[in-house]
Amino acid sequence: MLDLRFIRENPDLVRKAIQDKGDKADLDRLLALDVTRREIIGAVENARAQQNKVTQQIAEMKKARQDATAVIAEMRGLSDQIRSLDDKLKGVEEEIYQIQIRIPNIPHESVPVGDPSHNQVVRQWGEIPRKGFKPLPHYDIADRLGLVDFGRAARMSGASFVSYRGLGARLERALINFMIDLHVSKHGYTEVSPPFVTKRDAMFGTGQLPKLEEDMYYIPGDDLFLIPTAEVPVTNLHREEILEGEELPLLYTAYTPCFRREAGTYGKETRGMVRIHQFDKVEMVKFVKPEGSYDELEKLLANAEEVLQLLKLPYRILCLATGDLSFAAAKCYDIEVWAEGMEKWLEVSSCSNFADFQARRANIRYRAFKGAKPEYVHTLNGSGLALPRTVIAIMENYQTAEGAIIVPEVLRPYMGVEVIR
RNA sequence: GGAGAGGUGCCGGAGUGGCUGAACGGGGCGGCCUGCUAAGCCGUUGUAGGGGGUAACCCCUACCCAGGGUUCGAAUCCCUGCCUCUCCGCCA
Repeated sequence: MLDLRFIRENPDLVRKAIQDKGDKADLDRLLALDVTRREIIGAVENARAQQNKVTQQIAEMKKARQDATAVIAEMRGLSDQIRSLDDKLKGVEEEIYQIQIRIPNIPHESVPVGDPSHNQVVRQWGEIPRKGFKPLPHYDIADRLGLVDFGRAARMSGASFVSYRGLGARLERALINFMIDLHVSKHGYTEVSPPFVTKRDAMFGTGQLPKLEEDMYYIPGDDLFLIPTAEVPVTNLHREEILEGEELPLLYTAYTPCFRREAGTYGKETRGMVRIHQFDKVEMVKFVKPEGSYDELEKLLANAEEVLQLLKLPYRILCLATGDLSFAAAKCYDIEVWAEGMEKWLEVSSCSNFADFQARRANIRYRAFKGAKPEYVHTLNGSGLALPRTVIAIMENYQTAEGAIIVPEVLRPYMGVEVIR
């Protein structure tokens, strides 16, 4: 969320951001309402000042045992007037708020402007393997080796759910442990294991609500949402808090399942497990001081890249254009891994800097030094990594002509085997 | 799920309708003093919104978990929600 005063003082900047992101928040309406708002505030506060003065008089009259009924009767009119002004103000502020919370974050100046075709490939790592045979897509390999059960999962939960099995399940677990261990012991993150459901407030804080309500699983009886990413519970760890400057940056990593309804995406990549309703992910979340947040983004990206480097999976980095940036992000890099069987780049990570956008929504602040005025922190997060597509890449890139899968070296201690056959 | 208690400033903790933006204590900050010294004394110490001033700053309004209500007037009374604690039940 952007600050109202900032919007008022930088309307052109905000308008450009809305345009560049392909959003359609009604900025002009907001600016007009803002003027009205301040007019009403002037009136209502004058009336209140008057009311306070007379109230004081009544108290004094009562103390002096004087009759105050006439004054009290007069005050009734003023009280009604205040009430009606208040109602009007509330209406205006509510409308302002509804627009304000739908205004997207402003892209950083380094972000390419335009639709997704303007996404920039920043770099590529690793060689795309050229096998001497026709590589199979992961669903065929997984099916043949009994690693993933598509049919039974669909029977109990519906389409686009999967159930891992045997060494498939083990591979999933191995990857989670490998990633968390890496981020904790080498990159300095603290492991957390947060709730997998959260309240509306938390979803609002990270920007999932109000725009993405349709994309989330919802539990009406308890007004809870299943998390679509660990970003939500982990970022909300510090909601409504004032952190100390010296404890920043705070780095967290968490494994959670992620639940996404993927409403409206049926027909897209439905085969296999490129897009499923429940998937595992290891996430990294940072709370940092504003001045260093873009450096922190580069480090975050490097931390995610290292997972793929250690797994020896080729990937490329995209700097997303404004039109592809999410609502809350100021800048975002996507990491896409090469999947040899599908012959496709698959997104396995998004590393974003949200600047103070989430912090303002979730009210996460810090004091630069003792006694300093609290300021909003900057929040960042990135997948490190999403599991199913990483699994896909391993299955497809490490497959042999005989239909087996070589286990990447770094995973062997976690897997206990060198080859899945 | 049932029964009860409670949510006040940086912290502890008063306050049951007007004199309370909030006693008292602690902490922080500033100053003073000082051979009883990890002591004493004095002062100060929230946030947001609106308006005014070149500015240091000043004025007004709001905020005692949140949202409603009663009232001329609410931290104080009523309702709802959220959260915490205790006991019982159930349970991985």
